[in-house]
Amino acid sequence: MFKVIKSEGRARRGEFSCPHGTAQTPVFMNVGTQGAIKGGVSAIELQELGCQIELSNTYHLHVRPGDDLIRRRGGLHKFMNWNGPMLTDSGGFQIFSLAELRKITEAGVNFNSHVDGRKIFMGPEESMQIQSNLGSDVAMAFDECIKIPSPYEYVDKSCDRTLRWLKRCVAEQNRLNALPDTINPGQVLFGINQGATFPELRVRHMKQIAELDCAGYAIGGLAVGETKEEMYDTIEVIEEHMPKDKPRYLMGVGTPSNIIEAVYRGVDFFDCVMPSRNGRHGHLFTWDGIINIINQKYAEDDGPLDPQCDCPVCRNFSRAYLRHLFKSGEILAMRLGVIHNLYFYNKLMERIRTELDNNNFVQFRNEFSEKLETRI
RNA sequence: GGAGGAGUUCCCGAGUGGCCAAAGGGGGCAGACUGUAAAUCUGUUGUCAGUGACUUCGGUGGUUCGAAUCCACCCUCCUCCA
Repeated sequence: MFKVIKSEGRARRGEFSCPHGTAQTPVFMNVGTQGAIKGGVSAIELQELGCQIELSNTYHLHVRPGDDLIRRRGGLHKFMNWNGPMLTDSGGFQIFSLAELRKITEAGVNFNSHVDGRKIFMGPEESMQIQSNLGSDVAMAFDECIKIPSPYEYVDKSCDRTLRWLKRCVAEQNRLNALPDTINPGQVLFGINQGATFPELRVRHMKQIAELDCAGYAIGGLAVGETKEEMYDTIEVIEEHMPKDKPRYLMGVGTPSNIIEAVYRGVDFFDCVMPSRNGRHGHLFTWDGIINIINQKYAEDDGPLDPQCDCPVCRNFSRAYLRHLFKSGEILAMRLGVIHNLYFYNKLMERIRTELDNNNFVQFRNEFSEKLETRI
């Protein structure tokens, strides 16, 4: 399933196998929440952008078009025509992001659908059933992504509830995988650590979920408002207690620099909406730093977006043209922005792997971690 | 020739005596975005200086303590009738 090929300090170079293929880690999972990369990029193009694992969302696909409908189409792989590894998020993040529209109980969460307001109940069992219907390779545990800051007492109780939910997820997935007509019986489960920025709660929770022997473990509830120092410190605290032979997934993170710093601290999997969302907004990542292509200074810049990038956008279009597309609100602007950013992220991960292979990652980190977040 | 209507800050457009440097859009400029309720959101947009001062609502004069707003004439545009 997962093996660490080599390591440099705490940073790990590994390989993750699942029913739909093998991914080299550290890996960035490209986010296609509703079975599509926002900005107009299809699964076919995702392959060309170097994507190894695609990520979709349980809650969104349950609301629309319905996971039962997708199951009848043969599962999400077939439906969206992505044949590689796929991870589905559980809906736990929506407890955080749709805070205005939901109520939590021990059984699960009542949402008012963000689409039409109708009542939707989702608990650990429902989340696993939906993810089973989608047929993803990795299902995420149904957790509560706790906002930061939150009172200690609340975080304490929430972590315990998330632990109980995880046990229910394990049981339900085992049951579903054993059914004769399950779409992807090889689906595995990743448990999710919570605890906000309280080290003792993080560690306690991590130890508890590690006992359940999940196929992988995620660090959730970060990059939700805390400082990056707090985030890095939290990762370091948890990392010691994460199983060495299981993949570690830092959920929802992050900037290129965040990723480098987290790999440095022993993380293997990432996902983030940043390359796609920011790409749609003209905020583009390059090997020299971040460009806001909408800025006037690029109006007559005939050079490529990133001279060091060989993506289709950088090979074919000028900064001046890209700026024009964004200023004009052309759909092509978003598409090209997203294509470049995803290519960049996937290339960044490839570079990180190469540096790890060559025992040169720490030097790479020292050179690029800050550079990649400067604005140019 | 007659009758009516209109000209507002980059654009469209509100405002009909003081609370107007002037609503609201658009455009411009900048910022934000981290398991996606986001092709979204925020700030700013006369000039100069930290309160404040100065110039501005087609033009010129006038009324008034005070005018984008009232009066006179002029210029331009639109509609209808001859």
